[in-house]
Amino acid sequence: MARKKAYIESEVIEKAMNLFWRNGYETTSMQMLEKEMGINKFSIYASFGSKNGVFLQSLECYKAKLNGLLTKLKESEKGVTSIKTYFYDFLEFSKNNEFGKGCLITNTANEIGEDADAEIKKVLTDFTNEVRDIFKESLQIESSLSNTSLNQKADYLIIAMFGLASASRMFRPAQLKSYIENTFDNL
Amino acid sequence: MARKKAYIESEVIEKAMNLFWRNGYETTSMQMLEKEMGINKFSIYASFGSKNGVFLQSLECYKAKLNGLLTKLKESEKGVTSIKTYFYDFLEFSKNNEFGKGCLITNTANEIGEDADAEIKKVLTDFTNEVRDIFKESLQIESSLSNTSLNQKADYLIIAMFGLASASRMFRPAQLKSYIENTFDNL
DNA sequence: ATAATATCTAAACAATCGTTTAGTTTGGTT
DNA sequence: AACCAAACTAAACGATTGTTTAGATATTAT
Repeated sequence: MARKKAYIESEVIEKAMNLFWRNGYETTSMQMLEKEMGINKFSIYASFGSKNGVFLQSLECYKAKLNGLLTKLKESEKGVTSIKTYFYDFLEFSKNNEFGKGCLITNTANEIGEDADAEIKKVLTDFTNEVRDIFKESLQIESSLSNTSLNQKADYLIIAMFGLASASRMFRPAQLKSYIENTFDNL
Repeated sequence: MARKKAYIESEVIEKAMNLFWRNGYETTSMQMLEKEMGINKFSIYASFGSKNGVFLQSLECYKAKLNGLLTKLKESEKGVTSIKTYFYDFLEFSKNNEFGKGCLITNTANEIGEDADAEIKKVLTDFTNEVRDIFKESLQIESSLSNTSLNQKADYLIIAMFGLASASRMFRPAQLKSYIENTFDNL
């Protein structure tokens, strides 16, 4: 019937994701995306509809990458130790130094204003809640804990995770390690 | 000699600061600044030189506001309890809910990329180090602690503070409170 | 009152933003 | 081999970006 696409969408989206991850949403322009993705503006719009569309797909791509770590957590034995391992896995996942890339999710959450795109906001809150639930499930061991103190622990850990992800942009690995150790010291 | 300025620079900068705080650096345009500051572009450039100049002054303005809390911490008695109070003071200072304003410093740190303005980056790292030193001084009580474990505690607390400030954009007050309590539970 | 001078308004600057359109090239189907 | 439709290139779109300039206005000192 017709000509064949010269690129694979999942491949060019990964490149776009890395650009957004490095520079944020606003700073990243269509011109930069063209260059990094290696395809023309026309093709970008044909495949993803808009800059916002590219970004939403990039968020999905990022989530998919994190999903590996989350699956590992879900499949490991219940208890805080597994969550602590997840924290370290995350650090390993997003190699960091001063003003490194950090985490695309928290970067975005901290960049956007109140009147930002609703769909983007939903992705962020949904994902955060999802991880919180996984933490909660991991904490759910038969022995102990009332429901309220379980929720409190989950709240503590999801905010600690969010904070670590944010902080991974500015702080050195040794400092971040120190943070994780203290976080789990007396849990 | 000449005409008198129709505005007070410190007053219009505070308005600019609130705009940056709410929307971030990139999203905030000169047009928005004109409207919010209530003065013409010409006047903005006459007083502050550039958009970047307005932003740098806005950061100074924000820091000055935080300085009240920091002075209180420095003047209160040494120990973790005073730092915990500072955490709560900060929460009170930046009233928060889902996608609230959070903290201008951490918002900026999470928004900018590696090749952002060097002067801005310096303000962020300098301020972070400054707060870390205040924490360290507050932890320095005669009784205890090797220098290395003192540094580790300071690292832990400054990252916890950074994380709390970031998280204050997405999480509810009750969750943030839960985070603070757990952070200081066994310190 | 007049002259001097800093501050104002308002328009324009080139550059870039995200997006669209017109025209050419390509490749599979008949 | 001829045709058709999808994917390409490249140019242009209007709008907005940050910044500058020219000219009118206002205030102070003489």
